[in-house]
Amino acid sequence: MKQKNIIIFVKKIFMTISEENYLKVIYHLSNLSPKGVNTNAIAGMLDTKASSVTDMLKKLSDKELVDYQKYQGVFLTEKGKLHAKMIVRNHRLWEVFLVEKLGFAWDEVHEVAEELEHVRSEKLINQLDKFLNFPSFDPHGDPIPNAKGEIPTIAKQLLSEIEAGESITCVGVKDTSVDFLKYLNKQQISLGTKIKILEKESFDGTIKIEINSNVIVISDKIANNLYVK
Amino acid sequence: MKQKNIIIFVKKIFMTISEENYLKVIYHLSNLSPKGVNTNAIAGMLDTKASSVTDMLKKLSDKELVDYQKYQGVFLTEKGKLHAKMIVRNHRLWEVFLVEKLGFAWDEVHEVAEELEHVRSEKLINQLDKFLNFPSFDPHGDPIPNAKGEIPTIAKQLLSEIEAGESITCVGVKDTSVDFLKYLNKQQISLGTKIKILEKESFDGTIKIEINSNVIVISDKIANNLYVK
DNA sequence: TTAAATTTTTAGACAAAACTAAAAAATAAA
DNA sequence: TTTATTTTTTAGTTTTGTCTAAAAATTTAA
Ligand SMILES: [Mn+2]
Ligand SMILES: [Mn+2]
Ligand SMILES: [Mn+2]
Ligand SMILES: [Mn+2]
Repeated sequence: MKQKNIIIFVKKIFMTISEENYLKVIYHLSNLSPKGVNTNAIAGMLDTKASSVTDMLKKLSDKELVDYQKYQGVFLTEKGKLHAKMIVRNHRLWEVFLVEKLGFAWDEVHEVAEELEHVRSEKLINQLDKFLNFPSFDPHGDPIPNAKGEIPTIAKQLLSEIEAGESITCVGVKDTSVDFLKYLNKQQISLGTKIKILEKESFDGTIKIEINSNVIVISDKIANNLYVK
Repeated sequence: MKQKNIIIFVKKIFMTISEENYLKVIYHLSNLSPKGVNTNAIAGMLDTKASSVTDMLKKLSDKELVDYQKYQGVFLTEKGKLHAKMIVRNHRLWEVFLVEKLGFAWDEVHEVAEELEHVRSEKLINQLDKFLNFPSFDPHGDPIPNAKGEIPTIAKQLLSEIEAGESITCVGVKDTSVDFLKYLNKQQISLGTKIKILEKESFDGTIKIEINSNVIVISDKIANNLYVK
């Protein structure tokens, strides 16, 4: 029996920048809380009020981008998830462009990428992807969804989970704030930096490490925000 | 007597995308009608209504970006002119990027550049400028203002003004519409193309020209929209 | 299991940017 | 110089996305 071709027509929905930002935040939060994303959590991330979030959730629900029932938290639909992943794709590809081609530091790109991610052109983003040689990870080590929405994976652990004596490589940051990235700059830690764990202090969680033959001590806060392999 | 240094503090004004689009249109129109830009002309360019334009002119006037007195047409202030030139700079640099780096055709770039031009980052645009080797002209032959707002000039004439027998080079288009650019593609005319004027028909203004050893006839409409040198 | 605290939603208002319809001013024609 | 036409402005709405304040539902604590 012959397999029939299935053609899915995905109607191009027009989305405002605000709608896209909500969708992206819901996407990021739903990875952390898989039993529905709270109104307040969204409000916190977008620096807005819970009442504004409720309004927007109704709008996104009308467009079938989210499953929303009041007081029950919100979920992305497949359509919503794909759209969110495309915004993340845009964001991270632009971050790569800014670092690799325009000489930005990894702590300078996020804000600009927040604007560039909303430029609507499939050709633009796919050609940019090609121009950058189809990168798999952005300047902070986060995976870049491909044109189909598939997300590359990498085995990684937090530095805090590694035993003393091991030698590992920095492959990403969990906290991508400017302050944390600038701290890492000061300590000469960047993606690809080789780190040797010398000693773990169980009392307060500080860790003594060696980087480029320098020995430094980092706090548990740092160790809980650095991904290594 | 010693020259004193004059420091001008230009307060960074926040502008919406809509305000920037109005400013850009007023800038382009004021080059054509130096005795004040009409409300209707602006409305036509932005595909909106005259009443909306009046509203916006008041807003731009409050921000001191335009000189506006009702019924008298509108002028850009120095501040408004500089801001408009920066938007044009953004637009044209992005067009160069799309053609030179991402392989877009010259008839595909305008729409995308209309969005990219509004991304707010001085560093972004200046680094892009550098990355592109400080180009002076965009893919349609239009001049790109530098970071100070200075605009390169080039001696150019319309093809219609050239006498029979002359050999010239295409350096720009007056009409930048997709339809016109696609017509030029079909006739194998692009920036840098060498053209020899064989014969001018005074009755209807058609011109017989030679391009890459092909002889074709073009209408006066075409000849009035091609810049040559 | 009732009371208190927290979270979420509703109701009503506001600013930005657009629109329609009508009034006012400027220009062109008779 | 009147009258007619065109241009521009005003007045009053609409939509989007936000807000505050108050009500309703849910969760936590007693
Ligand atoms: Mn980012
Ligand atoms: Mn990133
Ligand atoms: Mn253009
Ligand atoms: Mn152009």
